[in-house]
Amino acid sequence: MTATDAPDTADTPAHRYTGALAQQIEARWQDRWEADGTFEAPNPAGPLADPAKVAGRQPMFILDMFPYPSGAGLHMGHPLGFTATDMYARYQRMNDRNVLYTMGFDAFGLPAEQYAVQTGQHPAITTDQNIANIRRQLRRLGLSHDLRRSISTTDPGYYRWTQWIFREIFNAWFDPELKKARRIEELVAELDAGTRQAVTGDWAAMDPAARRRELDQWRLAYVSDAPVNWCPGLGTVVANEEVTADGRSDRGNFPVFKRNMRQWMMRITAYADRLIDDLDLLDWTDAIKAMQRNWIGRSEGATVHFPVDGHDETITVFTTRPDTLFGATFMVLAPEHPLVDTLTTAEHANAVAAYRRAAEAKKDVDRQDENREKTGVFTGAYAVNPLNGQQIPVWIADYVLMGYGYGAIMAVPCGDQRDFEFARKFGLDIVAIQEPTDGRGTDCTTWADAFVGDAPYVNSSNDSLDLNGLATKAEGVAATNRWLEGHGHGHATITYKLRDWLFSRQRYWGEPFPIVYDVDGNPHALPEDMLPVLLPDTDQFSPRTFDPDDAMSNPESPLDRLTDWVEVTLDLGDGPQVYRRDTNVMPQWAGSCWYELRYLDPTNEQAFVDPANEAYWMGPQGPDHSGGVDLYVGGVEHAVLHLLYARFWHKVLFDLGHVSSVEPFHRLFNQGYVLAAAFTDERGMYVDAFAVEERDGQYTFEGRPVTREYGKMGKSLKNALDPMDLCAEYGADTLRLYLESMGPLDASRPWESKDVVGVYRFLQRLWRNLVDEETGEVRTLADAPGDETLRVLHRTIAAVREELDNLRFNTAIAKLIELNNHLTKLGGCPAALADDLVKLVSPFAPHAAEELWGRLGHPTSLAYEPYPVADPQWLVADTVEYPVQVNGKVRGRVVVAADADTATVEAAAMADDKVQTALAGATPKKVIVVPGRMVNIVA
RNA sequence: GCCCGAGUGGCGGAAUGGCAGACGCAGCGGACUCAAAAUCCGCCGAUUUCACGAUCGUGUGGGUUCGAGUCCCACCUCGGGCACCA
Repeated sequence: MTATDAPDTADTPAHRYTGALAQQIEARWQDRWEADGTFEAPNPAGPLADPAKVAGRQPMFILDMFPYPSGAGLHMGHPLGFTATDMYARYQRMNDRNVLYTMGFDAFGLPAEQYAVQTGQHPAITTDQNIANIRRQLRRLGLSHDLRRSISTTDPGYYRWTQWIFREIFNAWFDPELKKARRIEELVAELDAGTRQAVTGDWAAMDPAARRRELDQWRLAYVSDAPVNWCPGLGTVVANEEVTADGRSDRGNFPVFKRNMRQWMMRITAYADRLIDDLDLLDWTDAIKAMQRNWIGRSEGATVHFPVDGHDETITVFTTRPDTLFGATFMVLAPEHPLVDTLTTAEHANAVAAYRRAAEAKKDVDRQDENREKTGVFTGAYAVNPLNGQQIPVWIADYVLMGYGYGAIMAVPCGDQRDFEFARKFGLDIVAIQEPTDGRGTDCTTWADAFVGDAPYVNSSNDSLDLNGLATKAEGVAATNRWLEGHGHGHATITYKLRDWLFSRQRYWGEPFPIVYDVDGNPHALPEDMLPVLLPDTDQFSPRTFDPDDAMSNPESPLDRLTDWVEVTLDLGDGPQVYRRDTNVMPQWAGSCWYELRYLDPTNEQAFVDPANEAYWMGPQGPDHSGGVDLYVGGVEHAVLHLLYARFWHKVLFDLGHVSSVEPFHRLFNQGYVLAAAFTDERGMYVDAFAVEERDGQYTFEGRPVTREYGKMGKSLKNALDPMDLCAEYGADTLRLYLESMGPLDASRPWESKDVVGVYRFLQRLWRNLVDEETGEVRTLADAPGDETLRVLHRTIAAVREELDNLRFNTAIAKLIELNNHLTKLGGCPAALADDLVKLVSPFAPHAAEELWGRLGHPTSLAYEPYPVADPQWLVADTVEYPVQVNGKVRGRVVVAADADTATVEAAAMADDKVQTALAGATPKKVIVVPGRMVNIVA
């Protein structure tokens, strides 16, 4: 199970393409590319501008999801995606595109901090070491990055702008009419003019402090005292997206508790509609779009107000089925609902209080346990169904969640399975308001479950609304919504599952907030010229962590302890004042929300990106084009977190006029995982996969039988191979070819070390077709290539272009192998083809190709040579062989001229002996000739 | 439960509705060699046949079509996402 035996033996010819030779060649070309700045892409403006080189070339921005610089270095999944983008980038350069291709580092985050806590080493030091190591590894893979454009999110020159963007978001509000972010000054102007109403009172009458608090209500980044996910085991709060379905942290798998705390939030919910609607502009897979839509969870329905008998309050609910309102026979509030205390009658107070205590004690985990028996208690109160005036009981139950809608529902047990179960359990009324289409009838006492779907309405009318006779949900909803609105009982509403983004973390290794608080506790954004707010130095990196189950603990940020840093005297326009700095840091997602923009202009000191550079690389390419990165490749695990957050930031920047693209990533391609065999012993523990022996299909480890499984290659399954080891053994070109030839890029594929030799042999044959293994001299065939060889060459050119255009590297490589196998049979490569052959191969195996290119007599790199173009005359053959089917089965073959007409082809087919035998004298009823393809005779 | 994907030789995988299995691995045979390795040439879905060939074959069952791995319907299995979201 090692990476295979050493391929070289003692009598290997001196100039054979071996792993050792590949190493030499690769090191030489990597040095040369770096020294020559071969892959530096010119900008139209700013420090990296080179307008002469920009002129006449179309830009193309190819992006990988940038890695976290782990101490373990790159794992095999990285080169899988990186090599694919590199092949594409090299191909597009040879198509005369100006290709922006580089790599940065998502270097803030927990692992570096945890490592620092363990070792006492400052995370900045380990981060820098890890980045240096990974840069070396990227170079070893032969990736054609523009090294000048590389960034790290931890670099103050980078996070200065992360803080700057936060400041922009803080100083913005969302205009619900224009559905876009605007500057806070514009809100002030509207409030001053009275064209917009304040939410906390009368703007004109407010003092400056009240006005400040009013504005803080509107900001896109705001401080909120609301239920958040508190994770004592991590010592920090985490975002909704970072909590798994069973109520634990996705990092560390610690319990997470809902707690009210003051935290920074980002108003991503304001963008819910645009984040859904603009998915239509993107070239992403339907799967990822579906995951984003799902996460945002837009659902259309109605808000309905239910008066409560004997109270002034009304219970407001959200429903997606207002058309079923006639069937609402009870109501359910979440146990935490604020009206519970008011509505509960004395008689039921004890039961309600006990139920609420029990619900509170339960973690989210328990409440979400599926198939759980419905529980709940009656409050004693009755609400009034606004449609028919009926009194319906009000219950509380934990199947209604406070965090969705209004935390209260109208229960329609005939049409909702959950309500049905609840009604059955507690003996509440179930009334049919539709005539079910499955023939079960309208006597609900006989029903086994709720009826959900389109069906004619029954029992659904009052003096002014009659649904009876309508047959579809759409009609029923529309009619009911009109009635609710007309009678003041409600209105059509859209709700979202998406919550605002919890943006602060109580950790050390992250971007400090560019925020200070005045003596009254009001937040102030620091002016631009005070950025960056440097992360203060300390040797205490660890937040206080707690017993993972201690829900009542409170977060303590490491920055809290740095009193000298926290307390500052600043002049923010009112003369020197004492302020307290915000001691939170941003989540790791912050740095990755905009890194693609910084690649465009990485050294710009005046702006996060020069608008001219942004428009050039990422601007919309047509009237309905979103703009954005031309190709973004990365794993599907970022489907909702990174991709949603980054889209949100980008849209804010767009609204504020900083970028011209509506979306950051126009085309997204999700790569698969590299899987590998893993082995477990009798206890189910993973054993070192490389020490497992196989005999006759049985696997043993240290003599004991083990079970073979498949899993993502990695440390935890003890089956990880280091890509650098593969480079050392075969060379980077072989590793690149192997990774991309295993299967389509979007599929996960099992690593099989024994298969690597296949592409290695291909490179050896390629080399041997051009270089004499004994002398090292170029060895080509002097004779002009024959027609068949030219056809093979041009068909290969056309096919490889087609495959590369569609990111099908595996089939492109197969075509190149076919071409090379053809040349091998010829005994070598005709001299006239040699240049094209090398250029064809160069995106895939760039080092070997550069070396061969040089040996063929070309002094300069082939990185910018034009990629071969197929000559159409060699794509058509003189004759075509038609398979001839009789009744759908191939019975014979005929060869006819390529330009033969249908009648000629048919005549040739009918004349064939085997066809005549198969027909056995029968007269054809019909003959189908597909030109250039085949003939089918129906007898 | 709902929403996405995917099921093809011993294995990884190819196939605009038109010759299923390209290419690679493994395996088998041959050439070269004293021999082996490497290299080169050939074979390589199953059943059957001395052979030519024949029959079957892309998860299962139906359907559309002159023709289906590909399109439609139902189902099974596996993978991923969401899940008491009103």
